[in-house]
This record gives sequence, structure tokens and C-alpha cells, in this order.
Amino acid sequence: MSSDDQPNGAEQLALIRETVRKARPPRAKPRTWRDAAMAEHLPVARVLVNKGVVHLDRTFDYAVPAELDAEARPGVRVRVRFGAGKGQVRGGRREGGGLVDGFLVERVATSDYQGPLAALAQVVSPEPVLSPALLTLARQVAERYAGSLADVLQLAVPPRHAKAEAAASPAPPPPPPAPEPGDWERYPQGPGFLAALARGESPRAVWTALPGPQWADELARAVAATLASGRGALVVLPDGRTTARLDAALTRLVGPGQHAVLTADAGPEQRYRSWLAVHRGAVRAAIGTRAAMFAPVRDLGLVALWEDGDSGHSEDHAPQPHAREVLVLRATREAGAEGPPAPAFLLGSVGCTVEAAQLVRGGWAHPLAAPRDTTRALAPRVRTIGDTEVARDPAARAARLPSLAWETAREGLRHGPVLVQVPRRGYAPRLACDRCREPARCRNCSGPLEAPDAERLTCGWCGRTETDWHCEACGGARLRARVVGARRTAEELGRAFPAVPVRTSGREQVLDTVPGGPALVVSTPGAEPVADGGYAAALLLDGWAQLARPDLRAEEEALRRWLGAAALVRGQGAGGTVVVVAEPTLRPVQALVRWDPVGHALRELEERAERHFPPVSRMAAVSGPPAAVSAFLAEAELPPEAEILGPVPLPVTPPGRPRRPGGPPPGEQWNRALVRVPLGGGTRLAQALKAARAARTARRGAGVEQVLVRIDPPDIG
DNA sequence: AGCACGCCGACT
DNA sequence: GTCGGCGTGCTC
Repeated sequence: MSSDDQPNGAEQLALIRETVRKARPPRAKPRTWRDAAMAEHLPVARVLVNKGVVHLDRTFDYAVPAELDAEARPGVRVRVRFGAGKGQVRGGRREGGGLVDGFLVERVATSDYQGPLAALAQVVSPEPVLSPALLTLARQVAERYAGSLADVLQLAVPPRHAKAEAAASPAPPPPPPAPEPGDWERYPQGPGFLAALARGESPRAVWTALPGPQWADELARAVAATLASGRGALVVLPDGRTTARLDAALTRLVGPGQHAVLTADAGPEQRYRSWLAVHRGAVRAAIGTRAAMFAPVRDLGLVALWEDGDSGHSEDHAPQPHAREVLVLRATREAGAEGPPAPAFLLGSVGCTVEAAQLVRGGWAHPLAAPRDTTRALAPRVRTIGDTEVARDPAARAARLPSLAWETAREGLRHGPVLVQVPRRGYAPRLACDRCREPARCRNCSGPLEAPDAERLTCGWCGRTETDWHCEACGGARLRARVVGARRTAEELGRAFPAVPVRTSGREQVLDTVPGGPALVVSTPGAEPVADGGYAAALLLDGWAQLARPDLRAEEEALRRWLGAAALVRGQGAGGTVVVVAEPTLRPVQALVRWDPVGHALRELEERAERHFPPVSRMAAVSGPPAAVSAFLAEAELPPEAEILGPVPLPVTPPGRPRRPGGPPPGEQWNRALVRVPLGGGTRLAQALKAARAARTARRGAGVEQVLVRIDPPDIG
């Protein structure tokens, strides 16, 4: 930074002071540093200013007062005066600009800034929360997602809590011994993977987990093996329930003192306390939900992710990074880069996302899967039944069960609990004619008709209520069965099986576990309780509803949800049976029957490659008022290989309906364009979009409407 | 985002 | 002359 012919920092500051004295009337001198002594060594602080909506992605230089010299170390939280007004006097004596929070990133000898430097107003706390490694990661994530560094830091560094900070952190416990392989023996490469972790190596694997509850213990062993090598470990899980299971397994294996649990529901104080324990190195392992993806684990030796297909891994705050992508960044170090060696990587899931398949296909990670016959023995028997079949038994008909499902439930209840998975209400796809399957459209605007409740029929675009629908194609008057919620399904099943207790688990009330006795357990996807000893059977109802969603990921998602439920059922050796009510010829249905999630993901990956869809390309969505989207695309200096799809109108949020994240405000017509580039051009695309948006933000106010930019949009149909 | 600066028209 | 409109640009 400094060159030989420049004055040293202290001299430069003195010069600046002189200049200012001459240039401005004495009363206008910024009060903060008038006559104040500055730090002698490295008197300039580079500060990353955290100013709300403003996207200031650069540091600003401040002078370090002598009395803050000791505390003003890189990484600490500071407060500085920031804002327009060149030191003008307001209210008699105040310096221009308000106090804003920031991070001190670096101490340097000189500043390139030509004007007078303001002084650091305050070192909020001496805790250097923004370590160089965390700053580097945050910069990478901001770059990957076309977001601002300030936004990412807000996700990566939890809010300070003074009481939690005041408490001293203990020294870390001695590392545990390397664990036995345990259930990893079921995978040919399992024990070797564990041994490599224990030796301090950094293997990368995509692990197709066998059905059953052992995954938590297996993840715990991977953590323990990494700890045994003297390194730290990080595991990100999709929700609090799975985090609690790993917490219990890890505590069983290595005791309570080796890891911290980072979850949002712990409350701000506990959350910051746990985060600090990780940051200070008082614990070497961290587990938790998506915010933990940034956890500043010391000497990171392993990053692991459980169930990367779960939507819980997608951060919903800007720039909406995905835990899998962030952990891939953490496990990747460019050749020749400085710093510690990259950690090992473990992505575990019962199913297989297209992105996970790509990590293997591209050679970045190795597959870690059980032999075919092991999988077959441990997975339940899966049978399919088309949804046109209707049961003979009147009780089954009343419960809308095909006879095979009815028989399976009756048989299963003799041996234990039976799980019934029903799609969430409101998850309903477009309604269709019951006779010819023509989608039901609004007579007003041709939008898709929806059934917000059992009584009404409304348009998903314009919100108009339809009272007398008839099929445009065949004149039919009946709509295809709308999705019935978990509660009503439970009532109907209760009448069909009067002697059996019925329990429900859904969004409002999620059951964690159920006992091993006969019971019907009705659950929405993702809320399935674990049954003691495993379910005897499972019925996966209304498969058509999961498959009919107009989304690129509908099939993958349906398979993931079915596998998630089926993995809680006893293996077919123990009589476990699953019935999926869906068209048997469909690909995800067949993948479930064969229990072949990887094959399904690979096939899907091939199709995405043919169609140049993610993850084989990198995509970004630009949405906003139509004129703004068009202008934005015209202004943006996109890379030459970029391809623009659309823009197309987005569905209008009907008045009174809550606004979807990233969607238009109620009643407003928005457009959305997709921009895609071949893999490898992602960084250039993100840079171009970020620059274009920054330019637009600068012109805001003058009637320049803003657009939303989202990298890796989750819903592309 | 704020907030000041600046360059044009109507007023005391 | 000078007050103030908001369009433009900067914030260490």
C-alpha cells in the first residue's frame, strides 16, 4: 500500500490536519479528532461500514485515536461517523454523519483517501469476531450470489450480546479417540472415509444414506474422527429436529463438551454464546441449521451437510445463499492459495439431488453408497397403485383409499404404526378436469384455478372467484380431487379404522416420535415423526398432487419426500411395506420402487444438460416492474455467452393474499427474466448483475424502479 | 438511504 | 440580489 515517497501514517495525518486547518474555519473542524493524539503505529483503520440498505461494498479509512490503539484490532466491531456532509457543524457542535456500525478489517500505515480522515468513534467490543477466514468466506459468498458483503456479514456474524461476551470461555477439551466405524461398515468405503478423516486427510464424498435412523450416529462418527485428527468439524442440518438427533448422537459418542449447537430458536443470548464458544476455539465442532454454514470453526477439518434437498438449507435473507454451495466453497481452495488446507466434505442424504449427482459426475466428490443388496434388504418393499383404482370396501372408499392401500394399512396395523403421508393443503397444483385432465383455467384471465379452501374456487392470477366452472375441453363439471389436508384425512381414516388411534403431525404441530404400537400417523411431508422400531407400513397418498406442480424440480422433490417417509419404515426383511398412490409408469415412482435415488438424479442431470438448465448452467432471475426488468437487461453488460430467457409475466399476487418472497406486491404486474451462462461463467454473470444493480440503485429516487436479482432461483418451471 | 451542493426561475 | 426548487453525487 505505502510507497517509499509517501509520508508515514502519523506524518500524513498531521499533514491532513494542517490542510484542514487552513482549508476550513476553525469552528468547522471535526470535533472528534481536533487535537486528539492518533495511534503511532498503523494509524489508519480500514472499516467495513454496515449502513442498512446501502450497498457499500468497500472499506472506508478512519484514523485510529491513540486511546483506541490497543483495542482497534482487525475483526472488531466499531462505530464510526458516516454520511454526507464534510465535517459541517450541526446543532452547534456535532460532526456530520451519524454513528453507524462497522467492522474493522485491517490496520494500515497510510490511506489513499485525499480528504481528512475522521476518527473511529468507538470500539464496540475487543472481540475480533470477523476473522480473516470468515471475511474471505463472506467475500466469496457475496461474489457467488451477486450480493453485498454487508448482507452476507449480517448472516455470518450473529448480533452481539454483551453478557454472553463477558463470560470467559473454557479451554477446549482434549480430542476424543478415533471412533470405531460402527454402522459405516455397511458401506464399502465407509471405514476408509472415517480413517482418512482421523489421519487428517480431506476426502470429499456424496453419501447415499441407507434408510433408517443410523445416519445421526454415522455423522457423529465422522465428526469424532475429524476431532481425533486435531481438527474441527461443522455439520449443517435442515431443521431443529434433525439437529437435535445429531446432538444426541454426538453426545452419546464423545460426551457433551466437544460441540456447540447453533440454532436460531435458542434465542439471541444463547445463540451468541454458542457462536462465541466456536469462534474462541472453546469447542472444536459445531452443528446446526443453515446459519451455522458460516460457523467460524477453528482448523476446520470437515464440512458436512445432511439432506441437501431440503428447502430449509436455502437462506431466505439476501443474497439467499444455499448451505450446500457455501460448504462447497469452504471445502474448495484454489490451487496455490494461501492459508490452511481445505477441509473434507461430506454430503449425506437418503435421496440424491441433481446438484449432488453433479459433484460426483464432475469428479469433485466420490460416491459413498451401500451395495445394492444391502440397500434392498434395508429398504421397505414399495408397491404402487394408480390413483384411478377405487376400493370395493365402502369404508376404504370413504377414506379415499385404493384397495391395495387399504389392505396394506390393515395388515401393517397388526404389526405396528402405519404412516400416512398427505401433501400439504395449499400445496395443491393446478386443478384439472376430473374427466379429461384439462387444466382448469380462469374465464377472466386464463390463470390457473386454485381451491384455497373446500368451498371456494379462485384464480391464482387475478383472484376472481369462480362459481360455475365447466371444462373448456369436454364440458365436464367436476374437478379432480383437490388435496385434502392432514386433519380431514385423519378424521376419515379414524372412521375407517375405528379401533386404532390416529395421530397427526403437520405444520402447526410436529410430532418428534411415536411409540411402536399400532396407530395411524397422518403427516405432511417433512413432518413425519420417527416411529419406535420403525413403521410397519406407509401410505403415500395423492402422489399426483406432488408431481403435477409446474416446477423443474417437482419430480425430484416428490421422490425426495417419498424416500424421506419410506426411510422411516422397517426394511422389507422385517415386513416393512410402502404403497405409493401414483401412476406406476412415472420415473420418480419407478425410482422409489427400485430405491434408486442416484440413478434418478443422474438421469435428471442428463436432461438438464441437454436443456442447458441448472446445475449444468448457472442461472439468475431478474424480476420487477416490466419496464424496469427490460431496462435493467439492456443496461447490464452481461457476458457474451449469457442467454436471456423471457421476460415473462409473473403471476399476480391476488389482493389480500400474503406476498410471496421475491414476488410482486399484491395487485402489481411483474415480469421475470432468466439469465443463464454455461458453468464457469457464474462469477462473471454475478459480477455483471451486481454492477448493473449498483448502477440502478445509485439512480434510485429519480423514478428509477428497482429490480430483484436472485442467483440460483429455486422455482424455475 | 440521507444529505449537501448546485444551477435555474420568482420573489422582496 | 437572494430564496428555494429538486436533480446529482458522495459518504473516510
